[in-house]
Amino acid sequence: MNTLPKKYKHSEIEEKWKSWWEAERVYGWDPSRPKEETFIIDTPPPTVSGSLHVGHVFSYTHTDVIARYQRMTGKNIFYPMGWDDNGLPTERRVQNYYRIRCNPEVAYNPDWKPTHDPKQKKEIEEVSRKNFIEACNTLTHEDEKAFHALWSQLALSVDWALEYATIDEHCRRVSQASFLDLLEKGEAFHAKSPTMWDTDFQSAIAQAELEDREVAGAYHNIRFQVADSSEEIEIATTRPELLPACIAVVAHPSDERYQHLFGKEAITPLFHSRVPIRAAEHADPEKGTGILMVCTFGDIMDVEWWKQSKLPMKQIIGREGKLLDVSFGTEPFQSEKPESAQESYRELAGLYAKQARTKIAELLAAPNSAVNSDGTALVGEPTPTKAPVKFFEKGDRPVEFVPTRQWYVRVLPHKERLLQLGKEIEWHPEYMYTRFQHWVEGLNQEWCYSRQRYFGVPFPVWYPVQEDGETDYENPILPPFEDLPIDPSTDVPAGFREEQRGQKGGFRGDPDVMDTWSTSSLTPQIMSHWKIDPERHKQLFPMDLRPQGHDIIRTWAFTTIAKAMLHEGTIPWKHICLSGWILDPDRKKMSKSKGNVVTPGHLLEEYSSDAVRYWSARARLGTDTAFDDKVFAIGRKLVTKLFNASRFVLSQFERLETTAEASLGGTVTEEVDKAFLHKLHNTISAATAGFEALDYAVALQRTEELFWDFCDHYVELVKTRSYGEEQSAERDSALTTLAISLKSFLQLFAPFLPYVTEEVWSASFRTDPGSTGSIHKSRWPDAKEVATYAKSGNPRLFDLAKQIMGEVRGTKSTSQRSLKWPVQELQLTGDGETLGGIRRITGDILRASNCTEEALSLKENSDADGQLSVRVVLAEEEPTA
RNA sequence: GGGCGCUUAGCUCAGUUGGUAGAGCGUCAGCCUUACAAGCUGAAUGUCGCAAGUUCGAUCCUUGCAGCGCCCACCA
Repeated sequence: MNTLPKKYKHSEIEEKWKSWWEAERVYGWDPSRPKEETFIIDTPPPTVSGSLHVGHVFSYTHTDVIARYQRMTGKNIFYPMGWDDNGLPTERRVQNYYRIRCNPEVAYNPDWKPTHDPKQKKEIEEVSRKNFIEACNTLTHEDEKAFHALWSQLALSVDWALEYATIDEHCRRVSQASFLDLLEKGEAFHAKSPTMWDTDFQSAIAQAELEDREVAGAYHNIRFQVADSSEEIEIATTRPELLPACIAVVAHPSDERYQHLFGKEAITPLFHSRVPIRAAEHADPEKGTGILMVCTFGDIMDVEWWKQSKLPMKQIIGREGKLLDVSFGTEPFQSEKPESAQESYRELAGLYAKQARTKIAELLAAPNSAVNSDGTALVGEPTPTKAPVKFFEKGDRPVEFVPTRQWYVRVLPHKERLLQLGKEIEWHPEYMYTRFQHWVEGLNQEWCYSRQRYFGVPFPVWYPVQEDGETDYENPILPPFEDLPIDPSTDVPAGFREEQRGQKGGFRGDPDVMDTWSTSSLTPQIMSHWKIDPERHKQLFPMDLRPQGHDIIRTWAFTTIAKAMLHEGTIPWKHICLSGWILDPDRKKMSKSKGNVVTPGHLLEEYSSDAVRYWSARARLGTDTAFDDKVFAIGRKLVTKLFNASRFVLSQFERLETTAEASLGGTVTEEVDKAFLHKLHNTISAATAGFEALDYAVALQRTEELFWDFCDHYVELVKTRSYGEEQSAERDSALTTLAISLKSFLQLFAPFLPYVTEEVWSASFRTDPGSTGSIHKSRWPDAKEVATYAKSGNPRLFDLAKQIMGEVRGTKSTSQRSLKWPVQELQLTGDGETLGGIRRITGDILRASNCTEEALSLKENSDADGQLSVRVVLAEEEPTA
């Protein structure tokens, strides 16, 4: 048993216990214990290429606090850590960091090594896909080390033997197995159809990756001619550049203004295409002129309407977001005046959509641009407007709908079941379920599962190449499960040779990678070794707890629930808890792009890890928290106080050459002691109930409250008694209460303040039976056990003592006297019951007030109704030294 | 446009079967007290966002409104 140093130096102490915990494997998962005794956490794998900031510390601490509590209840904790390293954020970071680009056409160079020199702005280098992936691996490995160091410092009690990375071989295997399972079940399919497409990244994206942004645009009112008639219709659009892709004109079926036109045709200006005029439910008579053009494709409604209309598609926007070369007069670009149409289009071809918009506005504004050559096709000046436009959340230009071949996973047919399963999960806070519900109800597309990127999990699929050189998408070649993971761009399917790659009668690998959520959605299955180790899977799945941010309910929570449903028809975890965000002091969300990010390193150094954890744990689940230095200072103060109070308590035992542990078995005889232990019992019950409901914040609050009462009032009341030179029942009662209290407080604080509590524990209660010696493996305090000490205790007596002490101190303070100053007269007035209680605790009160027994008078007032009034008169004389 | 959440002391936040409004920080006034000056004691501070309703009684329940934040939605 070591003794505590005089001062608490957090950096030394953290260093000591951090390595001891790791060496002793205090947080190791024990695979031999059954599921019922295990608490299983689906840890969020942090995106390692993202910036490290206090938000990470915040939410991961919440999980750790819960894990530590569960561990102390005797549970076997399964608490892994993964790194989310695949996907676009990493690619982007690697491109900038090493100044490279992936070009799949370039050959692999085994001698190439990525270099980073921030001083030298070298030319952007094109490298092969394999080299690019190597560079991704190199950089993410560095990032992971930084995260690992932070997590250790923060004392996350993860089992580092359970570390994984979403791009590692095991994750690729599970990801690909998942895909093959979905394919077998008919839940995955591929289709060539208009897909939401980011023109910068040149990849398909999913509904979950969309965000709306307010963008300045302008309404252009354009005159169309009704075919075989002199009538004109005026159509408003913010995307005039899509005029050449116009396939129809529609108005609401009940719109009286256009009834007579349904069934007729309209002719577009500039391109002179005949397009049908039809009725469509989605046309809103209130908006614009009530009649609109359908183009392939302006928005999702265009896509929907096009699908059911069976009209031909006129694709003009290409993968790069530029207008393609098309020729008018040939299908589907039918035109009444092909030459004139082509002449107009020549001005637009090759331009980006936004440039084309400006250009076509000029063309439309030209004299004689109307179909009948009578004036301009553009009516008036374009009217500026601001409208929400869909963007890929990481992109810089609006998404376009581009027809491409993609893999999809079915979610739309399963909406009902998803909602049902969502309800089976306990959401903390509960109202977060509503967000999930709304997301599921609002789904309007299947999950687009493929991405045209490089650093990700490839599809485990090859296709036969037919004799005509075309790819046979309908008969994919699949690897057996045992071969996973595979990379179809380098691996060869059974029965083929590498030389047949891309050749007639040979094969071709699927070039795409999976959506990053395809892997992230499997974090429970990745850790349970689904399909690989059925025994282990049964032992770990479904899991107990998913912690995550509320901003990714529609992605991570949703896809994980969807996968558990599609694969095994079950929920993935029993509980999901959602942490809030960290806001900067101006209440803006902390994010890299806003430049208001605070990194955690200096906070840990300045205030200690325990203090930073304290700050995190004060915030309730789901609640956003403003970053506030002061709270760290409060945390540091609490740590110091806990340390000093512990030193005081332990010194009482050292003085008598005994130990706190030996005193636990003593007898509690004094009323003040019993009263305090009763309070302690209440606090333990409340903290336990809080933790059981995942409400760690209330556990901390209640513990902290009573701890300050302990220091300020209990210790001050019994100090003199515990200092007694002679052995006595009164003295031993105080010592036993101090021992029980210290032990309980250390344990109650242990989930929040793992370092300081371990330090004190090591000097006091380390031999607790059944523990490895770490407080974090000790048994959580048992409220019932504490209650046995305090059987007849009356907690009100403690409050009365507090009140009297407060009055005494108050009088001394306002008289500008020291707290040692003698009290000449102490008069207490109350009803019989109150005074009866006070009589049992006067000894401690008089000692702590420096008041003689003669100076005390008790006056009974039967009308006092439980109220106690206190009169204090101080001595004139200065206290003698 | 729809939904969810929030609004309590100067600041950050607690506050459930509806019953006299709480903590910490900050401010002010003091105090070396046999653990702690990185400490301790005390004091002051409120239209509980606004309005109506239910009730003997509303910070709490109901309705409406306002402000803030977030999520979602169909770009004419």
